[in-house]
Amino acid sequence: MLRRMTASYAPSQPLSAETGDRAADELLARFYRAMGDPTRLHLLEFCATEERTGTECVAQTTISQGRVSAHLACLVSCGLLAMRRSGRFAHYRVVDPRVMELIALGRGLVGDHAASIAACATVDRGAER
Amino acid sequence: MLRRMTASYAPSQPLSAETGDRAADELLARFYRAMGDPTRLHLLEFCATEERTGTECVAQTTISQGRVSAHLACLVSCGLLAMRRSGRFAHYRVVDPRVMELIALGRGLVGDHAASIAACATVDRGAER
DNA sequence: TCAATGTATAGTGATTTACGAATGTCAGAA
DNA sequence: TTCTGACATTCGTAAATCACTATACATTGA
Repeated sequence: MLRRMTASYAPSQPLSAETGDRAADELLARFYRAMGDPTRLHLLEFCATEERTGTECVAQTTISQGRVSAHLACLVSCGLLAMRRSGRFAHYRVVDPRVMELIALGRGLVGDHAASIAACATVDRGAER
Repeated sequence: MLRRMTASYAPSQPLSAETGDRAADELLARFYRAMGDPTRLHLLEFCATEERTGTECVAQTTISQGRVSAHLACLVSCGLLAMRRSGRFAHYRVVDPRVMELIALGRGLVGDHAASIAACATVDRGAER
């Protein structure tokens, strides 16, 4: 069932040359970028088991409240986190099981390539920080 | 077996508070960032079914050869692509099935949140380009 | 209504990272 | 050996994205 959009064109050039898949790839890339920040990953894990308020999330990190708020908003719009409002509180939680599957798969692959990932200059956030 | 590097520091606190998991989250984030570029995703898909040479990969994109080479190197170091050298040719291919699982999961999630992902300002590559 | 608390949104740097172009390296062909 | 083709690497530039500080908004309780 994967790569169906590709097949849809298929009559001639079945390959995802440029046409349509361009937009799909851009969206998918954005989605992975949403997971591509250590703070957001930390927040995802923090909200994986229980519902957490924004304030609790801020306490889990070392960055400013405003930045945490933006990170949480990003996770919500990208479908990684669900938000429920209750008065002046915002409650966040991972509800879609696929999110933790993604993290589990990622962890597995990272475990097998830790050294070279750390050495990859292309995705380098200051080497270690 | 996951989060072992963490263990090296943290003999006590198992929770991903701040201490050790920091490093693990950073690595995992790097990994997702490797998938967070439309060109790299396109190359991954292109190398999913068959082995492809660098030149073939370049032909699949609209960017320069040098940039494609760097993208491929990134995918290889992050464990997303395998590379085999044969004379002056480099052959690339996705060998780990978990990679396509990651993409399938991502596609699923993206399909359910396309609009809001496109609107997320945090992971904005020029909004649309 | 006013103050306090929880969240969200500017405005402003600093860092990351994609890009093209030019250049370097190495293997096979001439 | 010299030339050619396939890859890899370096450099400067522009755009994306992080973070902080300050401020706005919204809801609750005095």
